[in-house]
Amino acid sequence: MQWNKLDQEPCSLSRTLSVIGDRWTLLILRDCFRKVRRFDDFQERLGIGRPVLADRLQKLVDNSVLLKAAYQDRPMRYEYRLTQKGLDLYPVIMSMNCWGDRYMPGKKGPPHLYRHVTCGHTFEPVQICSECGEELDPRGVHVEAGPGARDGAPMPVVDPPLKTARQKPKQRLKRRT
Amino acid sequence: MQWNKLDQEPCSLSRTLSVIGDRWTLLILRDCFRKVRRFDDFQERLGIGRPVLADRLQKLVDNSVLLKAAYQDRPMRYEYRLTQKGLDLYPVIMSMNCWGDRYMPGKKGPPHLYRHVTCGHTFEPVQICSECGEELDPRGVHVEAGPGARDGAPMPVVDPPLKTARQKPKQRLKRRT
DNA sequence: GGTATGAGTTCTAAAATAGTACTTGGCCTT
DNA sequence: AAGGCCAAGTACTATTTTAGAACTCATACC
Repeated sequence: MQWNKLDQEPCSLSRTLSVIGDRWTLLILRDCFRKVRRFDDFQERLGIGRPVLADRLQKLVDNSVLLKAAYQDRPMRYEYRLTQKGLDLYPVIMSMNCWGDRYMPGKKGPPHLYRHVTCGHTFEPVQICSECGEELDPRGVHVEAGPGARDGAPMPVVDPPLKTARQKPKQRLKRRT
Repeated sequence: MQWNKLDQEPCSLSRTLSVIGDRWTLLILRDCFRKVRRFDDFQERLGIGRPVLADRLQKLVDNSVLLKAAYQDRPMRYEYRLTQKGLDLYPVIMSMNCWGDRYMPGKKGPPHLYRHVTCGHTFEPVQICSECGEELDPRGVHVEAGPGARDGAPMPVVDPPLKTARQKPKQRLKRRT
């Protein structure tokens, strides 16, 4: 499978990755959330190559994650701003950040702290169930086929039979740990 | 900047991306959460090239996101399982999934539904503040330098002065159901 | 006129990926 | 014992993507 077919998969993760799943896009978006808006500011802060940056910004605009807004005429100049669609990527960025804080904090601790202005505390993001409010645990979630399961589907959808699950072990499992 | 220097940045998002930020890794992890464990199963379900798959699995093991566990001897064979560190990536995957469900659902709706076994409902993940429990909004979060801000830092840290003028804050938006 | 600015585009070399074929250890069948 | 099969990789080539520097373009400023 090639990268450019990813958005056709019947899987929302694949489709999301087709928009933000390349090497640089999430770093660009992180800077967007920190109010970076202009080409040269992105370029300088990220150390990204200019051609790649141009390409990524264009793709984000094509996908309505960013929009290009003029901030002056005369030399006509544009800046890039998050749309609502882009703002809705905040949980993605925050959950990645949180994981990095937990598992790769460096010697002295996490590089950033996040303060919730409303309540005044530094916090971590926590992911909960929209229905009952309980914190989500992967073991407590069951994946089911949704209405769009076969929209155009070249891919197995939900937990198809794997050899792993079916085969009776030829040899006894050897535990080592 | 090259990709392989990303883990040195004083930013948890960069560091996280140095582990899971390439083309395939998140798709591999998605399948891990669906109980895929063996090389050929990953390869077949993802359509990924075998050399790339081997490389990614190895890197995930090196980073302790997966571990390799023998499931038989005799022909010695191993499978790949999520560690706790890997399981803790669940919010990342779920928040991406949720965004894809919202913005790229296809004609008939989202490809998958997620049922919370504990409460019995299909749900969306919601991200809240660990301190006050309120849903997070990017505009209500302030980023500050943390204790590890300058651990080895070649990069500007928090909101350095930009030429772009600040915007006056606008109205808060309400969460859509 | 000469230089500076911001936002790109062009170009080449290096790196990563796609896709196929081959290898390896051990079992199973004939 | 020979040949085939299986799972898990490696080796190798062709294509695509990225890194990095240099160049363009429109206007402003001195």
